Amino acid sequence: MLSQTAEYALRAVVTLATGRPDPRTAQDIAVESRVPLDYLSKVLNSLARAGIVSGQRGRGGGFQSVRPPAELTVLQVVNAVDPIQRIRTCPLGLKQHGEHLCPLHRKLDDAMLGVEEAFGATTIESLVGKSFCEGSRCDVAA
Amino acid sequence: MLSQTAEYALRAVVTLATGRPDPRTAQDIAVESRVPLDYLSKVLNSLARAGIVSGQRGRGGGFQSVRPPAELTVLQVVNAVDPIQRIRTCPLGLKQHGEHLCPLHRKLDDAMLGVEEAFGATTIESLVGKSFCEGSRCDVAA
DNA sequence: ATTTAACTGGATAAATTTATCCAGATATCG
DNA sequence: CGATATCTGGATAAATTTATCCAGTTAAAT
Repeated sequence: MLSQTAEYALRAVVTLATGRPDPRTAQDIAVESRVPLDYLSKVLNSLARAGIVSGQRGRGGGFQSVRPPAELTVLQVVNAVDPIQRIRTCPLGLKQHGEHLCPLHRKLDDAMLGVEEAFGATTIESLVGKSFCEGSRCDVAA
Repeated sequence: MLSQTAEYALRAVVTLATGRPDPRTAQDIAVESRVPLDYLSKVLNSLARAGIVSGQRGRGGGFQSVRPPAELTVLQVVNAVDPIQRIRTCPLGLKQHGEHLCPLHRKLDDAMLGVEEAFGATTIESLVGKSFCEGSRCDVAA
């Protein structure tokens, strides 16, 4: 339902919001969020281009969140790498007229809207506690 | 967000629920729902294996909905071809413990749950009026 | 029986997404 | 300045999804 890329982007952003605010290296983020490093690089790049994170090169460099986690939503992150696709026009080849969709696509778009709203209402800050199950019950018996 | 395959399956089922209950040929459904015929064949096949439609071969054959549209939901159709993926275990490689997800995945799964519920509550019957925008405002100026 | 209509399903190709490799640019440290 | 760490980004490969082709089977009509 959500692309792998979006999942990775969210993990990266949550990782950045967790712990120290120093620039974190892509390598570091990759390990903590269990994302293949080279792929993560691309994702971080997209996030940087979208103005969500900033990357600093050279020794001591890394990535930082541009805005505080309380001001960043899941929706913004997802949309930066793999936008939620609302259904705005009839997906059939038909010439359509504005916002009026048939019942099927109206329903499907309503579902998308629901997701969009849920994501828009969720800040990254609200996701930082025990970010990736470490220590929580999700990680017992490791 | 929803795969093309699921979209096609829904169009097919809605088409079947619309108009005459005679078996409708795949060709016929393909035209009406604007889905490439050969791909639609596969999709109808999946739906048949899932017990949602039944296909009859030979002259005069075609596809029929097995159950009445009032007893078939969007969720059932979607799950037949491309199941909604709930997040049941931590997507990171971590050994996890049962139903406890970290905040991020808890939120993401909540969104999936919302979609699942919305789809589960929507019958195909409720989607049949002016199924594909024909005649409705969605199709003006064609 | 023959013809014709229609589903079934295997093989394959095109497109997209995901993943990997690695050279180049840039910044810091000594 | 030289060495090292790190992001940037192009090229390419692997995997998955979507699409196409077409031969085979089944059933009805004549």
